[in-house]
Amino acid sequence: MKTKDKILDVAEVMFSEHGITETSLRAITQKAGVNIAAVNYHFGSKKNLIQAVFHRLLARFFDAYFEALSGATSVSREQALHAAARAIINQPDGLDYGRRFMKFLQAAYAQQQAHLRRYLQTEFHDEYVLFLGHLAGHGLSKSQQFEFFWRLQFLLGAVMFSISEYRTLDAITDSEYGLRLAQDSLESLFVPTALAILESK
Amino acid sequence: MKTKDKILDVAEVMFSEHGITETSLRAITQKAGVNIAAVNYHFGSKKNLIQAVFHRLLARFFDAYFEALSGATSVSREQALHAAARAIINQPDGLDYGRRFMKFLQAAYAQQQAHLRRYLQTEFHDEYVLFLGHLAGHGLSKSQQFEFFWRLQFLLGAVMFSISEYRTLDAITDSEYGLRLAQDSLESLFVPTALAILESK
DNA sequence: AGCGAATTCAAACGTATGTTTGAATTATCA
DNA sequence: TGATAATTCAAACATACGTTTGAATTCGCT
Repeated sequence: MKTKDKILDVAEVMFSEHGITETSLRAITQKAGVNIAAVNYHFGSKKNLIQAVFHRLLARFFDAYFEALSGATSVSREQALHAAARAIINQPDGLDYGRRFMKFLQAAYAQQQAHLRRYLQTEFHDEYVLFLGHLAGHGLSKSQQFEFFWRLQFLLGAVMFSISEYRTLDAITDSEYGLRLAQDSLESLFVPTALAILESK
Repeated sequence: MKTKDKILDVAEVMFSEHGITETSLRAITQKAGVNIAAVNYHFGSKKNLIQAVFHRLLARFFDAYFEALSGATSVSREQALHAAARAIINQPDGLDYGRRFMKFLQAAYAQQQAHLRRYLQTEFHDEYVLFLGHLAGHGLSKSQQFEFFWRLQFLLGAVMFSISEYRTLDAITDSEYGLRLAQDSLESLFVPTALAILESK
């Protein structure tokens, strides 16, 4: 495999698993079996590498999301939530991708990586707007949009945290209650809860 | 003010505002106007300082929480949610404390500070168990406890994220919709949504 | 095969980190 | 006041970081 892709793969795992700031280029390149100078040769800087990892995670999500909608003309909120849930949960490698994606998002928010928010809104502007449109619905008043915005943050926080901590939580429920959450159960617990967050009361 | 408290105050703000790993002892001590060696003199190490900050944040939350319940004998889930919301939102310094607390929690989870989770469950064991008991209710079956556990993670994620990002989100809605969320509105949006997360479907 | 570009490599650069030291200063209290 | 303990301080320690360098190696193509 190409050096560039080896670096991307290892960086995605390590950034997600141990945090962005906490992961050194030396640790990444050592695990990937490449020279440390390769990072600056292929990506220019650590910041650019972070963006490249983010780009791949985002592209995979939006690809799977629009694929799951398979060109439906008008998309209901519930359809959108199901498609998003599947894009995160039902991937070839199970929840591993979703966990990394959510861990990365969480780390990005917690570690003041503002450049990543800018990156999302410029490089994936169209996908981002479409996706939000599906969730928001149409013909909302200003104050309804305002409330929806806040509920969306509740939802985003709930998803980021529970998915990114999936392994820990799964281990806890297994030892505590002898029960574990299957992938399809996760989806059928998640979608109604998400709807409730966006529409309660 | 004592050097030890100056360090604690500045560390709490900077850890929350810029992340734990990203905040150096030099930056803290410089802002606090004390010598850098004072950290290791008063706290022993950076890790101990992190725990001390966490301790103070937790103590303040639980104090305000049980104060808000003011010795009620049996506590309903809704009462508990109101008390928790007030403990975070209605503090003398407004949302500043809650924001820092949630930012710190979020950073702790994202940055693999496992020692902090251990710290909570040992140093605040009794408060922690009581608080969870109020939210969980009684007489739940194994599978109900299991589902409650997951819903609680949704709720925790929603709260951590929306409160910790309050300033950013408030600025966005202000410029986007010309609307801002008052503290009491936040509580009356939050409690029903929290109930919905725990009880939907 | 042989040339030019692309890539890899060991080594070093400058800077920043948490921690430690031992002397200087300040506070405590008989 | 004077001795003892607590605290502060400038300086250095060892280590780790992202980045850069220039030579060595590999690759792509005629």
